Amino acid sequence: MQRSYQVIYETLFNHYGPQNWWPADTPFEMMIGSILVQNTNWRNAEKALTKLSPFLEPEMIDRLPIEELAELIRSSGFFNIKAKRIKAFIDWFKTYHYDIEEIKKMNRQGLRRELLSIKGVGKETADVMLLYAFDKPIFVADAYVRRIFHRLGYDIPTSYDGLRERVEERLPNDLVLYNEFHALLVEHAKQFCRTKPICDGCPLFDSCDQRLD
DNA sequence: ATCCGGAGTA
DNA sequence: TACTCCGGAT
Repeated sequence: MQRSYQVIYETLFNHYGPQNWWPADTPFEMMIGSILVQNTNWRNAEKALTKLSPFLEPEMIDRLPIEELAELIRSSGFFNIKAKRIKAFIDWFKTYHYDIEEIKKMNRQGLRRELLSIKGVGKETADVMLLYAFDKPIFVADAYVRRIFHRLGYDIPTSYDGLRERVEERLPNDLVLYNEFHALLVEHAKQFCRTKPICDGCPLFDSCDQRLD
């Protein structure tokens, strides 16, 4: 039986409580983190972020030789590619003089298009940046989210934007809501709805078709 | 030894 | 659609 997205949100919120993801530390750290976490879990990305922490200023990363950058972020995996991607992102950021407030003045669509033009920033990474660094309400429709909704029994669009728009059509356009909802879904995917799901004690058990693929 | 991980590009 | 990249967990 398919419940509304709103009910799923409320159930997760009641179980896990507010996640308070944003200003994790700084918007800049969030942007770098969104690249480091590609094809990895947050644990590995966080290790890289810790090693990188003495250099977590746009100017410092800009000056850092790409080989040194790659070595610092080794623990996140795919470090050569990610070093290149971080550099490409910094190059774009520099054209706005590293001024986040200035970038925030852009509308959601326009900023999304710009982010997508950066080599190494795809839809998911762009949306994480939009939501958690640039305060734009957007639903991040990543692999965790897709897995959870699929198992719940939702008939979901196959494309990334299809799923994103489907959810956005059914929820109020609210920054805090999208911020919390995605954080809750990630937490749920880590605690219960893993690759190999742990259905015992799952807060969504009653709303779930329990398809174990 | 194998598989997974909040993908991205051509 | 296929190809890519690499550390950590099991």
